[in-house]
Amino acid sequence: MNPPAPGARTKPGPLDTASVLWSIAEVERDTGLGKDTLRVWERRYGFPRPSRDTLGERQYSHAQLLQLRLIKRLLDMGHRPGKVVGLDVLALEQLCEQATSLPRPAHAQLPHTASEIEAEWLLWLQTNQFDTLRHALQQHIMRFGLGPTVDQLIAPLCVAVGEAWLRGDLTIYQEHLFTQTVQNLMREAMGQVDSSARGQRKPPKVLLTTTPSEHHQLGLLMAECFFTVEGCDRLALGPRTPVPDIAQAAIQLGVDIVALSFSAHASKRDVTDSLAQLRDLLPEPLELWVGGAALALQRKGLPLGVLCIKRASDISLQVAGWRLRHKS
Amino acid sequence: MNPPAPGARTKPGPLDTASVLWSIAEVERDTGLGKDTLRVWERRYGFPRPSRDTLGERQYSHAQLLQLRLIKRLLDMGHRPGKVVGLDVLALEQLCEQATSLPRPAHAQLPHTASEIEAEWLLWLQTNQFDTLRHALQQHIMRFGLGPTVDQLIAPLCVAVGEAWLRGDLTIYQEHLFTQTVQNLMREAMGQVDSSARGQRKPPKVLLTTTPSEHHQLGLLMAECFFTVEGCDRLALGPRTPVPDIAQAAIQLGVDIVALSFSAHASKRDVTDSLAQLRDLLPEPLELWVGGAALALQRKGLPLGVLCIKRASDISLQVAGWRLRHKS
DNA sequence: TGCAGATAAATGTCTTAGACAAACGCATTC
DNA sequence: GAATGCGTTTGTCTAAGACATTTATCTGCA
Repeated sequence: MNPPAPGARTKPGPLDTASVLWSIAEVERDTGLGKDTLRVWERRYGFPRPSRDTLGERQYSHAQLLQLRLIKRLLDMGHRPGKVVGLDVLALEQLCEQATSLPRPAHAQLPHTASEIEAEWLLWLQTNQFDTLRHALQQHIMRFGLGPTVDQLIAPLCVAVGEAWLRGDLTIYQEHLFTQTVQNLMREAMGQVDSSARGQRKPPKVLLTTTPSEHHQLGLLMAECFFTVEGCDRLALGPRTPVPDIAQAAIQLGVDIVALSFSAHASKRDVTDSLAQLRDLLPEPLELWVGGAALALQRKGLPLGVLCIKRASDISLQVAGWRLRHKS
Repeated sequence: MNPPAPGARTKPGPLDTASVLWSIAEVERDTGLGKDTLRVWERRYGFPRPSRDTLGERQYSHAQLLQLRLIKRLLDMGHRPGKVVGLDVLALEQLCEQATSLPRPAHAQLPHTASEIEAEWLLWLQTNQFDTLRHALQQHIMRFGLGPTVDQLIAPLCVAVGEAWLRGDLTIYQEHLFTQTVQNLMREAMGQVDSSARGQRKPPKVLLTTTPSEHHQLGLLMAECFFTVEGCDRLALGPRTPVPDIAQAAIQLGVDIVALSFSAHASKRDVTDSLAQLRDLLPEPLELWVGGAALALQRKGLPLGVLCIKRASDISLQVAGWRLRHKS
């Protein structure tokens, strides 16, 4: 009765993944592309053109699924459907590599170069040495601090993990375990900062959450880390709060700043609509800060009165600025 | 491009929630009822019959949304659509109260009766005293232990919070903050148990996760608490792992038990299909334990080789049983 | 009375094709 | 450069119909 739910029916004995056929509902869950979109692509671009079962229902092959994942990634990077849906796998992979190899922020202060780090840390993930990863991250926090670790190590590591998953170098469960490990670590570190401050927190009071379509909370936690090291009073709602309820919470809880996070999977429409609606519902002096990998944030067209945080570490600067404006 | 994304378009100035109109995509997100289902109900049962905008697209009223929430809750409790979709709000509310007032597990060992507790703790939530809640829960853990606290306090509190939200006594953001507070608390408590055990963990090695359609991880965390107090070696994947990847993880990580959790919102089809497929993919000696509020678990029809945990505290007993079977 | 099996009703999801608003790219103009 | 206009692209909603699967009810038999 819920949205999806097929499953074992089409897969009587799925011994190897390559021969498995996928229903349209499963493809929607895996790729994030809607059923309507998949059908209309088939009609317009001729891809994906799945085989049909005895009922006439679509059966997507594993190769088609992989290709759709590639396409979704390219779409998240800003490509237009008409330009990439018709291409073959080779061209798609070239486009992907071409894009991922270019933009890499400089990490001057780090002990290693970014690529060296990533290779080493990714190896721990591939060999399931999560305790090793955990200890190394803890040590890094002790040595360089929570803020720099999040900014220069955890954030690029998350990007590297996403790329490794796309390449097939990491399995999904390894990506899940990585996420859980990093999340627990950040929560733990924030707890220590809080207890060392004896629970005393200064303004601004910040509300952190995501919109209902945004499942990812890693970016949100990274942002919360920076608010934490600045000693801010925080209220983390977790992910997926409806927009009117965000506004209600902000007003009733008396916060100074609402902080939202959008991952690269967020659709532009969702981002701009949510921000416009929320900015409209919030009283004037209440600030709305937003960050994340979503493409829509990098372009102009954001509503007035929304502060776009390009990089998580900028939060510290912005908090300082807020305090300057509000010292009285 | 993602599944949903309307939003501000239909709501130019949504100052009070009662006059807001909702698109079909928003109703799907809020209630969990699929677009197709909503349309077919309208065709078959005559409800909900939303108004239309200039395009002819459905605009659901706030009253219809509330009624759909009630219906969804009744469906999760086992009622059939044909019996409840046609009813009016009054009859639905009577059915709801009638069902929620009856079954309440006994809490003989508790200092207060269940209802007293809930009234007191819910009041803290309603007045946004989350620090008070946090401290009280911490003290309860100190006094009675993590296991009894989860079993006799946190679990019934979660149920009470869900009912209070349905009645309108709690807002969504208060429910989110409650969830976050309890989650952080349980994680923290597990961390303390681990560190007091000097990181040494005994068999069985347990993998914890949910299927992709299951977003709720509170039940999973409660289960993890019981595995923790038993000193088990745990691997928490977090929520929403695809079934084949759960099997892959279980095999490659060499776990003894896979533990799944299904909330009341899980569809029966999803539960049985996932369990059948997973049991098929897992080697024989690897055990599959499953628990949660999902109705499908209470009926027969579960695949062979799946252990259904009726109550979270039973985990301790089952772990003891496993160790008896595997002492060598 | 209780349990197994057949029949009938109920129910969610997939199918088809068409329509249209919002967003986007691009050329033109100030 | 920045802003305006226009054609194209693109996702989502609409409709009714079909059908597999599940649930409920009835029947027969022990």
